Amino acid sequence: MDEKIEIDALILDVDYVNIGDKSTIRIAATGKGSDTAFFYDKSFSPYVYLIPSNRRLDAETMKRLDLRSKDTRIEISGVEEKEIKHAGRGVRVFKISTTNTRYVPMLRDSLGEFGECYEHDILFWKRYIIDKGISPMHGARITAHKEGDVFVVDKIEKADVKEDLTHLCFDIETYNPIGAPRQEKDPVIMISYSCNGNRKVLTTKKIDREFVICFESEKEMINAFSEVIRSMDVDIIAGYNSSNFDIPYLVKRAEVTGADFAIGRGREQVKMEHHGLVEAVKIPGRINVDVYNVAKFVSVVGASEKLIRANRLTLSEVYGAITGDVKKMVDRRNIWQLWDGSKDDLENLADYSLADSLALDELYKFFINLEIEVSKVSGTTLGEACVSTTGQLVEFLLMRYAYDNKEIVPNKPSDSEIRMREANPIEGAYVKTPDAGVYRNIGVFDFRGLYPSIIITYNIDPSTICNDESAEFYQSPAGTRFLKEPAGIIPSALRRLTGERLGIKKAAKKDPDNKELAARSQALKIIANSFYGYLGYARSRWYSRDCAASVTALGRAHIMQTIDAAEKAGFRVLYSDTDSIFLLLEGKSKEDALGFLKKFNSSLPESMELELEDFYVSGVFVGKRGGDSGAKKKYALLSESGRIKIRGFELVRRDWSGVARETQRKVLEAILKNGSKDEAIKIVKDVVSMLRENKVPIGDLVIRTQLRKRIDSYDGKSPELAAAKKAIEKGIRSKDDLEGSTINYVVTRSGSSVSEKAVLEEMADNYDPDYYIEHQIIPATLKILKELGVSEEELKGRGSQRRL
DNA sequence: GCCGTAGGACTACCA
DNA sequence: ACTGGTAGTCCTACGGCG
Repeated sequence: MDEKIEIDALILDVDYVNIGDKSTIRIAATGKGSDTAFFYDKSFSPYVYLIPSNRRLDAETMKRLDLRSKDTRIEISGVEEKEIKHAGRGVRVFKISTTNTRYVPMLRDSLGEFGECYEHDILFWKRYIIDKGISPMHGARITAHKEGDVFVVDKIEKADVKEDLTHLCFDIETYNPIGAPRQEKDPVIMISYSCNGNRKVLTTKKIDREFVICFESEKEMINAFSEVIRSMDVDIIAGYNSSNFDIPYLVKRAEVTGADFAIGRGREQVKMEHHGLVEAVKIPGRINVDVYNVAKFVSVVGASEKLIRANRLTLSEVYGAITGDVKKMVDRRNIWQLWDGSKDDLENLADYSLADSLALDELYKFFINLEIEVSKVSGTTLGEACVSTTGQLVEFLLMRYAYDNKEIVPNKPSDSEIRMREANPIEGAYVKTPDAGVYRNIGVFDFRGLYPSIIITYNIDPSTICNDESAEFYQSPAGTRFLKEPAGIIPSALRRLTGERLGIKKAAKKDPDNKELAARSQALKIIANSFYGYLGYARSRWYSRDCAASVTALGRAHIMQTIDAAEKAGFRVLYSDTDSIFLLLEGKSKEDALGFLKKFNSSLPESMELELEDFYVSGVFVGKRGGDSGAKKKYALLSESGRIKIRGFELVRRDWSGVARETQRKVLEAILKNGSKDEAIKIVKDVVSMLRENKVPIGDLVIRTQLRKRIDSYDGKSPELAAAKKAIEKGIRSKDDLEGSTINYVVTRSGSSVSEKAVLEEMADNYDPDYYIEHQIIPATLKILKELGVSEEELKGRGSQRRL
């Protein structure tokens, strides 16, 4: 008999399987009081929209069409005529359904002669959650019955579900005495994991540690690990760079050794897919979280605020940035030696392996709340959110809005269209040139979320652009007009996001320790701030040059009006970049500045507000290296609490040596905190003589620069490229190893050009003091000291004219 | 052949 | 593979000089 069930569950994953020739949605859901299970929805079919070019075409004719692609007859299971919004007006469309996803691209091609095809490239599982209105991480109420062994969905609707997910963090070690690990030959020697308080290291040697479990063979070790995942009923599997390394490696080793690595639910195999540029690992019925991807996302998107600040995104660096602790480290190249080494070495290795999993567990806990909220805000699965760019998240959110608003989703642009868009960039923000100098008493104000509030205020959306004189419209300085009514989906989506964020921030004030609220606020901010970029993104479905250009034009107009008002109020505006102004208080008080702020805000549209960022006791702007004007995007400010805020200076750039950065930091501090020119000069002179006397450790001289292209595709020479090539020639590192990576190099004495002198840190046994003095220390510090009237000669001291 | 410089390629930063 | 604005490095090419 039919067994009816109804559960409230979180949705871990949505995909589809073909049953016969019918593509059938499959949902992996986990709910209270029930095991995680697959649910099949047989009632949902793939479809596309057709905007017919011939108005006499009707649904009956469409149904009878015999569409073919080569030898295949395309199955059409339904045709429905509908009214839908397209580019701001209503159009008649056919919704053409089929039985199998493989017919969808064929439909797109063969429908070309009847009109324009839309929504043909929306993945089936995304189509499903959009149409059903479910957000996987919010959860759903599923009503289902059992057919044989499987659950079949009768009804699914959105719900708000609280449910804890079980996660497992893991890490593997491989035995690779020569170079990088080779999947076919080099065995996995250890698998460590941390799950629900269980911490273990699985390995194939006897090691005297209570957390170590020893197996006869690599095969048995992998089998046991698979069994852990199944028996713990793990929902989320987290690794560090595991999508590119650990998981593919284990898959291959299982193949080589005959082990069982079927870690999906129902013993399904892991699938590897491309997702844009990143590798996405899919584990059926579970969620793969590569914490490295997440860290990269956060460091790119949320960098400005406190979140993380690490030079490199290795596990240990990110761990250090988050916890302030130092993780137990082993040089990856020495792992095989420890494995072949003494009892102590083996114990060390096991400790290290476990430490990696535990560190990963910390990172996981730090990042996962944000990632869950990102999934909720954009309405996608957690696994998808973890491999998505902000552009993809915004796009998905807008597709949901479009569906709810009965609007057709615009198609992706063609390659030629993309090239055309890229060849026509828009004018961006305004940046005021500062006057170089040291200043006291500065007030900094900025517009929070300037671009989102402009989009909302002026109803900026591709569909609201109008040319009609009679309608009510806003006009941007770029000349584009936007209807005041009705709200476009982009402004209305943004209005909802910012409105929600306001509420969250209020709630967070009352509950400051609530991590979920903080994460949600962060997620809302990240996504809201990406809308403008998405409007101007060449691959965007909602690209609009006029909209993007209007956003920046209005941004420029608002900030210039702000500068104007501040000057009229008697302030000197030292600097301004995009959405901020720096006021010199001079004879005026903080209260005067706040008074101006209040008065000015009352003149602004309701959704825009200039806010106090902070007051600073002193600040430095420097001149440009070449000319005499001040440098933009470079300044240092000392707040009243003693904190120094530094932007753009060499010391925040990783492609400058540690000595130069550290010296610059000390000089800035001396000037901002003590106003002491002499102290600053002494700092520089001391470092210069340390360099001359060869007393500076090589590690402080390392310059890091990323090779962002393939090694062969560079036109010219550069030090980092030359250093990399030397290492490849000597066989110390491989091309694969270095491409895309950050090159750590040192400038040595041998050679004439900088490129000739540059070698990898690990190959460097000397350094060129002249280079570090002339090209690192002096340029980094002189530009600051110049503002105090210090000359180059004063800095170098005796011995600087050695060339004569 | 040496010098200085203009311009291109490139990277990493700010918002 | 969300945008544009910006500084600064190193390299190459080029013109002037002798």
